[in-house]
Amino acid sequence: MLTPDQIADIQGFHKVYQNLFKTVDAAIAEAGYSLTEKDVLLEISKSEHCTANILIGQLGIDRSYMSRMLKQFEKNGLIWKTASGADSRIRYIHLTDFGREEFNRLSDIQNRQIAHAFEKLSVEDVHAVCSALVMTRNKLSDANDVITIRPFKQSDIEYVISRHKTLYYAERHLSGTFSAYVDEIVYDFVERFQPETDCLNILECNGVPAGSIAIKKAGEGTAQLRFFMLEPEMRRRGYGNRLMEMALDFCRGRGYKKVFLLTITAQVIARHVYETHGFYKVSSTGKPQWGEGVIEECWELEL
Amino acid sequence: MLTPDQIADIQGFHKVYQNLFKTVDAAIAEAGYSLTEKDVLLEISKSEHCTANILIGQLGIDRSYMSRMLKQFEKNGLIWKTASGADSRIRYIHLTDFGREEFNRLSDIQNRQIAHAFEKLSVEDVHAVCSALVMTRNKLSDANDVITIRPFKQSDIEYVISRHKTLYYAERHLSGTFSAYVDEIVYDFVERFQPETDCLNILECNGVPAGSIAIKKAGEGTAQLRFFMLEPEMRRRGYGNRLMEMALDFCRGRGYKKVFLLTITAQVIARHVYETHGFYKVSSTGKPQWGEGVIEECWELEL
DNA sequence: CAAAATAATGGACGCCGTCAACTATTCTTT
DNA sequence: AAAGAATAGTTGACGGCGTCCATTATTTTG
Repeated sequence: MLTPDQIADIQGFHKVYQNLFKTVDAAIAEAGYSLTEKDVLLEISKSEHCTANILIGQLGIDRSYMSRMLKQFEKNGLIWKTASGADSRIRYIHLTDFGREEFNRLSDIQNRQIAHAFEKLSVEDVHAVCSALVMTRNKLSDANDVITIRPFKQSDIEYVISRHKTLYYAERHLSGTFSAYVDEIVYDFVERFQPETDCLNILECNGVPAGSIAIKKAGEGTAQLRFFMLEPEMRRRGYGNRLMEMALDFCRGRGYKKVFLLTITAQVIARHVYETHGFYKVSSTGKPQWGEGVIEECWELEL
Repeated sequence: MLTPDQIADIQGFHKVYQNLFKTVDAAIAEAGYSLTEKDVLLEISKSEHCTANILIGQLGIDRSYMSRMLKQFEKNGLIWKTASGADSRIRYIHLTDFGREEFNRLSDIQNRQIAHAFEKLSVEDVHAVCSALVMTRNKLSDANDVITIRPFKQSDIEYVISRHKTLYYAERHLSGTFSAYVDEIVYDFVERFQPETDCLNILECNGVPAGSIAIKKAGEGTAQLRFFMLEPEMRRRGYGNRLMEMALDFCRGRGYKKVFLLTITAQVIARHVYETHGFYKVSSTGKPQWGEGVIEECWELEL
């Protein structure tokens, strides 16, 4: 239970924090967008297979409001919609070049406002404050987030593909070749999926997909670990290990003797999870077709 | 300058924090008030001499909006207005009993929502998070708040009286006798104010009064330090010492040889400031008329 | 195949908050 | 002391964010 002093602490923080973000909000409004619109643009930009309904679920916005907002976005040339082959009720939403431009402009404005509030702090103070905020976020999230790991559904495929591409691309600046490769291997995986030998698990945070891991039979007694991915905000909180444990348990239950995985050198956090579970690097190969200086590594684990 | 990682940290925090307070906001709305209305009620409750204009300044709300809101409050029996003797344009605003009841109800709702978000955290985690938030608040405030210390104006008198009462009363549960005493000594001080021997300085944070200190001649070569007060959110940040320094500089400049002050035992933070500047306790007297167990202390400093 | 669920749209509406115009009073200036 | 500027507060008009309800088209379910 919180003491009155602690509640006062929190409210004191709340007051100055709200004040800080009031200026951010004002700057966004100045640029011609509401806060909600900015959030919607952010969500659209994150996914290649975004629908109105997904946005409604993730942001908690009214259906009709969303419909009107997207209509407006389309009219203003920020987004365009494509039909889904499978379900003709659904229209996928994509940012146009102009939409991405506008979104970047809004991000810049926001970042500049935040930076302004921090500009008088020393480097050490900035570091201390950021650490404090991350710590707070993690503790609050760990206490309140509802986390589930479940087998994949058809609708997860697009999530896995699009987030895999986006995260790898954004974080490691991989080339377009890599993008096509991801499409190929994921669709291939799903097509040839065998429940007895393969698995693809999705980690959900508060009902929203936030990570994945897969196991695929690669030969007699040998499995390949694939599609290991965590949303940035879920990292360093133990969820990577939980996904990995479940995947390795699956391997042991199916009688695999060896698991290997392919990754690229730059993935520092994932590397730590691999090491924790006993994987060791067996080889590395240059992959210039995926980007300059990209090196693919092969890691193995004897079960 | 902030690094991209640090901006991501802040935005990550922002997202979960906003989500947390979204539920608080929803609960307040459920109770029939908007966030702005809640803030206005809070400000009214804090001061005994609150005016529409003060609220506008402190909360950054539009004049007309405020006018309508207060009209509604009055109609609903939350507040009542009294005329100012000095300026007939001004109407002082006070909470009615019902208004205070409603305000307490809203505070309870808010506190319960906050407590709910923290309830799954361990005692240590709660402590760590609160400390982190206070630290963040202080660093951001120290970097961005505009602090000024200036001689008092006529309009400060009501601030000094009302905050003195409220803070002492709220924090130490002093009796009504104390309240009458404060009225008396402040009005007496102002009436007999002599610029050559006395001073009353106001500390302003972002243009809003947030503390006070006074010096009054008590005898040949002897000054009494009075009305030393800091808003809770301004404490432990060095402003008490700055006020004290200015007051003691004034004393030295005016040729005083000795300064004394009267305080009550419970004032822990102020005591620390006194000690830092070389005051020492010379006597203590029980003051049962101000409340059970209240002990007044006399501290002195030779200049 | 009928009934229920889902994706998306459109109409009506309420409330928060802003802008501009106006009154009454007080302060400033010469 | 009178005119002009500034301040406290009120009122009308209005726009945009967001909600509620009804409706259509499509898919899933029993």
